[in-house]
Amino acid sequence: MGRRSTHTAPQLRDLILDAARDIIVADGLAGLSAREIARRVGYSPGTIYNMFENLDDVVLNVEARLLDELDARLTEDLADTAHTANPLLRLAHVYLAFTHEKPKLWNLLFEHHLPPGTELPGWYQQKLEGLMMRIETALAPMFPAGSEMERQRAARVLWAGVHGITSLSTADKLSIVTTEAAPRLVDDLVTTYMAGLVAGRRAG
Amino acid sequence: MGRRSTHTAPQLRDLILDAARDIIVADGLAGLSAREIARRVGYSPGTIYNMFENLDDVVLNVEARLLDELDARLTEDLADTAHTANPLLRLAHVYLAFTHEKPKLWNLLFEHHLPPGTELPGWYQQKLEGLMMRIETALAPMFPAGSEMERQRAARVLWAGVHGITSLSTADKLSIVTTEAAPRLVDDLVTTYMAGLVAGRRAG
DNA sequence: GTGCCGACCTAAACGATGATCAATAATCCG
DNA sequence: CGGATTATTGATCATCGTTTAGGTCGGCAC
Repeated sequence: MGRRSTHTAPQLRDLILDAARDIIVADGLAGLSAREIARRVGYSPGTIYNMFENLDDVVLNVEARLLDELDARLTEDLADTAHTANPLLRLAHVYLAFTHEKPKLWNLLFEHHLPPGTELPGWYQQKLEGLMMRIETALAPMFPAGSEMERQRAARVLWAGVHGITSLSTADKLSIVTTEAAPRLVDDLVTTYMAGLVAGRRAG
Repeated sequence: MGRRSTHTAPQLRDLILDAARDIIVADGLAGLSAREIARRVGYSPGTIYNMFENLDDVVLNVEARLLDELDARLTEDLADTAHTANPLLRLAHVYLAFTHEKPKLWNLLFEHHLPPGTELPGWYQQKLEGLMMRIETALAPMFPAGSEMERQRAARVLWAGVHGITSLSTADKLSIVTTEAAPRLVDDLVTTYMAGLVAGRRAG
């Protein structure tokens, strides 16, 4: 069959990514297959390999969109002028809420591994760093100038900690850490850790 | 072909689990297949389905052994009388060291998901609870009687936090959180969080 | 308007996977 | 020793990711 030109190449890319996203939202990474994507977009499996290098490439692009979506959500929330609460807590809760909207989609970020030997693309790492920066700036008031190392470390600890809680709660792999308990755990982590930072400052 | 009786059923189960473990250590969950296990143990793929319900069942049993192994390591370390340091820090570091010995094997615990609708077996959840209990008892001196809820929550926060750090560092999915930085982050998390607990106590 | 070319798209194919099951052969037991 | 039992297998089915030859359509040159 020859060209259809019912869709331009970028449109087709978007269609494929939309379909992949839908499948993962519903059935997780396990439910994703080139043939199922093709079925949904009404093209043959081969066409997907015309637009993307392979399935990993498709998945990586779905992940990229997801990270952008989270980033947009965070900016949106921070623009809200009515943020009287601790900005760090706010950040953590928006993050948590986002991850629980589509748990299987969010899990994708951590259950998908590239074949050994291949590195994450640079643009991917940069997206992650951008999110880290948000935490670092929210932490800025708590650190004196010159202690950038400590602030960076604190940001990473908090990011990893919140990730750990969400990861375990969405995977059901920590008994009693149910979805409803997760927000409370995140609260506990952030407030207690921050209290520890302040206490450590006093102690020198 | 008829029975061979070169191995008893339990022996064969162990052989299969050993082979599966070896494959995952080397190539991760992605490298595991019934046929590859069969190749290594010198039986046909069908035999695996004679001893186990399916591949998920095999994986679940590999996970069980791994949890037992960690538990044994922790007991072994706690029995060491020369533990002058904070027991919680000790716990965290033994855990961290264990997870980094065979990163792909450890990742198995979190990248392996049962098909939707199926629950984790009860004995699996109990193993997890047993590990949680270790943290809770290590936390006991820091909590007054009657605050079991708070202590339980703190234990879960710490467990999830340490898991988050190890998970992100072994998956390379957090820029700059390299393997070598992980112990420092775990230190930071545990000590700062504990400082926060003490400070919170004083503040009421 | 016509002809050709190149880009698009597909069908078919390959090797692999998880899982099932009838057939078979070795062991066990009477 | 012989019949029943049971472990083991090989063939089979549906599915997967990926590659590729080849057909067909859109668009450009004339």
